[in-house]
Amino acid sequence: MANAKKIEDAELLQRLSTVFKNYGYEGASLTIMSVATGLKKPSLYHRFPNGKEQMASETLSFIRAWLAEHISVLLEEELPPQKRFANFIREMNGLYEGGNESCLLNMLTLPRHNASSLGKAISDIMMQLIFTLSTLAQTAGISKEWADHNAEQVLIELQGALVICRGLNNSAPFERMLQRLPTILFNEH
Amino acid sequence: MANAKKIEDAELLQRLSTVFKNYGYEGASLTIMSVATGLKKPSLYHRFPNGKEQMASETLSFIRAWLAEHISVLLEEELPPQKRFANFIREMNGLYEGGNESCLLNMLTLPRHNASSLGKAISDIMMQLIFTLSTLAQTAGISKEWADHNAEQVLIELQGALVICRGLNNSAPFERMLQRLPTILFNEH
DNA sequence: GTCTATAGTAAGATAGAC
DNA sequence: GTCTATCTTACTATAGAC
Repeated sequence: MANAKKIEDAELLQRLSTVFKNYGYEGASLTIMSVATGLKKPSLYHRFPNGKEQMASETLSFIRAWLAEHISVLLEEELPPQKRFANFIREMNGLYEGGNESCLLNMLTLPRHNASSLGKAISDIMMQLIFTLSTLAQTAGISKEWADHNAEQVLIELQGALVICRGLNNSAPFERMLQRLPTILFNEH
Repeated sequence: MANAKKIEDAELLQRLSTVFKNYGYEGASLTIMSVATGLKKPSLYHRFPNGKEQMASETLSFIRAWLAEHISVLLEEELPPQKRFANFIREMNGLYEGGNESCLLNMLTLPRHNASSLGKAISDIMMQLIFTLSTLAQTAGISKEWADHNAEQVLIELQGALVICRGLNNSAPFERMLQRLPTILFNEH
């Protein structure tokens, strides 16, 4: 006790996540992150000794944990697959604030062939999402081939809609995309 | 005559385009652009007096002109709509090198609510693409409502697939996406 | 754990010669 | 039109006090 109050890790990473989503890796300066978190730069280095790269890395881990808690659990619920996917869509709508927020997995991308640990984390999260969605589709009776294909398409639509919404400064494409997602995941032609 | 050779504008913008696609706006430093173009920084400022923002702006104009020449012309050809869309897909496959290149419209995005001229240019290009694709779909007999919806979805799939391919460091999702594009554009349920 | 103060570096941008 | 050399600023990062 006695010393200055420690900001909760979750709150800290939540705020860093917002900065990275809005500014990207290169655009997220320590000054911006200092303002966003209320911590001065030396305090940020106290929490993240390896600096900016560690801030990004831990932010990605934070998001991965959030997804594991809110998304992967969908597989275990005692609900019909279509209901579970409706819950997934609701979670995505909240995570991206109805299309008004960008995705970390896109904004934290570094130049190609940059063998940073961030790249592997991003790739891992994407593969985990595809695996989860494919499993859900297979639970609904979709063949493995189609389930894999459809799960990939769901992720593509999510990411693409966020790019378009940011470009057009209009969240309507995201809302329309969410509408058609169930048809996409459970499609078998 | 006599003075040092001037690099062609098209070649210059082509190389800047590659840098912006790979590094994004913030990540594209003048040093990187100097190396990529073979021009020292003062020479870049001679061509672009307003600096980096003008480089990005003119690069977007360059891409817009390229699209107008290679894409919008698809509307005028004397070919059945499906053939024209196949040509569009071929052009997109080349533009993004089979899924191995990112899209300028995504990589040049600045923080939200940044009222730069770049934002309007990106928005204009996206709307032009949607308009062109919707017109093509309507030529094939699709209703205006569905044509608009499908055109937007085509753009979403293109952008989303590029994000996923970069994240997974694998171009296969882009190839699969191109396969299903015709079904998407000419779909009326 | 957080801070003030500061180092060291790389960024965007210019002056002026050729 | 391009260059060498330089300016100013902003960035990432640290030292050391509280």
